[in-house]
Amino acid sequence: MEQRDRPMGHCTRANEVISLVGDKWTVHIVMLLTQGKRRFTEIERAVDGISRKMLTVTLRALERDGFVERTVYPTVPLRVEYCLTDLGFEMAEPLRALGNWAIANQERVFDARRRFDGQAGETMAINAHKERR
Amino acid sequence: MEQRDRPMGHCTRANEVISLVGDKWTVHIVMLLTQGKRRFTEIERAVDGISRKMLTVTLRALERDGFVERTVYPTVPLRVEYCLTDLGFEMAEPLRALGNWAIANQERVFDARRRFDGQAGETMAINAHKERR
DNA sequence: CGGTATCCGAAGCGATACTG
DNA sequence: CAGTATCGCTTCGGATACCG
Repeated sequence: MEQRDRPMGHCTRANEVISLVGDKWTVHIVMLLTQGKRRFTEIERAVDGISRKMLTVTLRALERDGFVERTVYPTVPLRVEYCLTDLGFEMAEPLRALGNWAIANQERVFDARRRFDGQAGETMAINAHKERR
Repeated sequence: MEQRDRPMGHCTRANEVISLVGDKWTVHIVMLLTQGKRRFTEIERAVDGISRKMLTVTLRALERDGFVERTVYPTVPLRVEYCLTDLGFEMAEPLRALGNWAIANQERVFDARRRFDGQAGETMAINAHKERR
């Protein structure tokens, strides 16, 4: 809507793509599909905790952006397979790099988090709205 | 709250970190801070469209996770500077890689998106009745 | 200058029920 | 099997007003 033609326009675009992978399930699904094609129910079972609705929504978003290809086999019963496109595999690389970094450094992050939360209740009263997990 | 000890625990953790960078403003701010420390208002002006509230919230989250360090100079008027920590700079690398990929390939993504949206009502029998406006 | 507090609409997401 | 439709709760995020 309010797109000024600033030199950062491409950053806004980039952020859109990154926002996609920032949601709750996309990374899980993309990483699963790097291992090969999967059927709807296979993904549902592999990605623990995902609801049918969110699986559909997430897969549609990935399909729309060209990361995932959906193939329907009109057998009985129905059979639908999802696999990464070339674009999907390419994006999976930097995504995996970020994921690996996150896995490798989670302790440092959670240490910092505990430290921050620990001294938060003493001097200031800013928390109470950030206690999520 | 309900963290099951599944073998995918580390994926869940990784996803938490990735979720942080997936929000609307984090990437912009982190990338800005890779260029050096910035004052609150400097960030506000550099990251176009961000509200005061979201700037505060995002910076707090980054500080909590140990990516950003906040330094207060009790001068008059007040002066607060934000800079990346070592952890922040380390994370910025894979993050930049993902961002660069997104910038380099945005056209492919938006092409796919237009293609998907274009044929949404034509060939597929899935919708057929949902195109009501 | 650098925040915090509150209100509120929008979006995310799960639960449930129904369909081809 | 592989979805779609609807509901309702929760979180996100902008607008506004106030504070040390």
